[in-house]
Amino acid sequence: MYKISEAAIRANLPVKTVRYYGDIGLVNPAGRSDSGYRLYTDPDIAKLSFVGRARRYSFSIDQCRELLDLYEDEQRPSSVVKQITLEKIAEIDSRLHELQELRDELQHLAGCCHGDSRPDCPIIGKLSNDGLENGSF
Amino acid sequence: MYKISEAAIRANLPVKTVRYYGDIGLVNPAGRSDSGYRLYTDPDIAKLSFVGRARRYSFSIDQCRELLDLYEDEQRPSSVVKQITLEKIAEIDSRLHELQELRDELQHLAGCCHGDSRPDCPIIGKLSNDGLENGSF
DNA sequence: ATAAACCTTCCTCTAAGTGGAAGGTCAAGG
DNA sequence: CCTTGACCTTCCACTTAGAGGAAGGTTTAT
Repeated sequence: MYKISEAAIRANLPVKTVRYYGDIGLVNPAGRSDSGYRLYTDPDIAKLSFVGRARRYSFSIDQCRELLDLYEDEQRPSSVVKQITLEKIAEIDSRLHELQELRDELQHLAGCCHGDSRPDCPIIGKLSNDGLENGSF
Repeated sequence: MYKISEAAIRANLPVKTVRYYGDIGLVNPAGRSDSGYRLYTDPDIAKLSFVGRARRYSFSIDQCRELLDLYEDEQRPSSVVKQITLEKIAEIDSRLHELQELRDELQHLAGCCHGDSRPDCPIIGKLSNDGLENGSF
């Protein structure tokens, strides 16, 4: 039985986060001491680590909740886990695509900008008027 | 002088967003009608459009505030604008890199998973124990 | 006159925590 | 015995960038 700071160290998470995961019912401490301190067991630490790792893999708290349920279910079909993972990959692909386009456009803009002390700047120009007729003021 | 919904249409932003930009002092309406309605001028619309475009380019509200100051400053040096843009590009590159690594790892995991009704799943295994010794429970 | 459409302010909610204040607990040292 | 410091508790506010909705005032059209 570890108090929260020890549990946090072992799970490699901030204390505040561990407390928060208890508050939202994601990972509850096994019990409380007489004085009200949260007490965590090794299985609790494992769950905390699991969530920490899943979070680092950019799974949302809700997805973590699902995964944790699966994690605890000895009968889980691996197809469900795979499904969640594939959805996450698709999400990442879409985000990658967006970011790539954005990056290219900004790169182009920056390349066009002479970057000196003259006040005219193609970046401002582009942001001011994206080919439409409302960019003057 | 346009009322808020007209201004929102012209700036291609939701009404709520236009009101919000006023609340946070980013783009204030030029004035108010006798009955208290916000009234926007063409220059206001141009500023709203500018912010909308910058936001779509993933500049933060604070960066928009900076850009708007530059936008309004006839003496702005383009070097400052270029600097902000280059910082944004670096930020995006870093995020792209992270996402790429994440994607590859999840892809690998998904590829290892047979995805059927058997309960053992390498994804869960990997999340449970990332090479450390606290993954059992 | 009244109904629809529009406007206002104010309040709550989002995700996933972080930061801090006020106060209780515990072990060590003087 | 007392105090100091580290640790713990709960509760509250703050973060991003708005979205959603309630209650009520205004304008426009029929």
